[in-house]
Amino acid sequence: MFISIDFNSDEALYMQLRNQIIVGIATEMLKEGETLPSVRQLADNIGINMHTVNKAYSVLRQEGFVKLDRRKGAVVSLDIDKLKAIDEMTKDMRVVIAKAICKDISKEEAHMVIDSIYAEYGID
Amino acid sequence: MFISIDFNSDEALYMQLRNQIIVGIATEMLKEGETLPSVRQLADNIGINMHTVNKAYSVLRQEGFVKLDRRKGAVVSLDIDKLKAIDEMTKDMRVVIAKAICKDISKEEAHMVIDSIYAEYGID
DNA sequence: TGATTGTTATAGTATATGTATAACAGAAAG
DNA sequence: CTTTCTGTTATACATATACTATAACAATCA
Repeated sequence: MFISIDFNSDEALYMQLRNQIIVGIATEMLKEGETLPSVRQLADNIGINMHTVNKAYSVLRQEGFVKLDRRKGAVVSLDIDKLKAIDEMTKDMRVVIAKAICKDISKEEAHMVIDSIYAEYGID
Repeated sequence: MFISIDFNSDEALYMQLRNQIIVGIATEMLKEGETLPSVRQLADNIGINMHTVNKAYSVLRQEGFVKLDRRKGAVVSLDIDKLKAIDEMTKDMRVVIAKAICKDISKEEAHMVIDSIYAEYGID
């Protein structure tokens, strides 16, 4: 697996998990229709509790990244509502951009940051 | 004051405070050299505890937005290290962009989101 | 002197996080 | 049918974080 958990991080374990799975989907290491490890399996693999993995999966389902199936487990399934996604992205970025402006980062420089991250994920 | 706290939010009070002050600086409602209300005064004004405001101020100082002076109080004072700021911005945006890619948001659309937020803050 | 500043200390409550067990219903495979 | 695997749910406990409540301190300034 591509998951690596930092137990010393101040970020909650289930959020680290959720974030890395989202990055996994973005980079196409995880593709639509693919099945994630079962909560017990992944928990055992990482060395954390089942419920922590379950919470990450629940969040991912609620955010429209996976569907949970009692027989198959967690399946990557993207629920795409673009207007909603853009609205959410705007909310997520407001404080980040405010910080940037305080630190004298121009709109053009912000664009460059965006581009570099898209490039990290293999998009140019 | 321009501060409005949502007690039903899942976001910590001191983080709401910290975020709104950063936005205040970005929009130039708060300018370099200006003094923020004292921790007791602002706490009283909002209806929260002194320590909560103090924590917000401490975070803002640690992040280089204000300096704390025993006589004057908290003074807006931007410590600008652009390389560090860009690095931090990149970190803040990684998961946001991963989410965006999953939701089929293109680089160009991300640029537009950036631009709209800069516009919100009066920059075009 | 008296009021105000940030700072520090202590203590209590509430919530969030993570763990530990356990059990359940549905589905798949033997 | 039995076994084994899913996600799901329930309970309980420990720990950390967030927030509040008082209180006191040194430094500053009117």
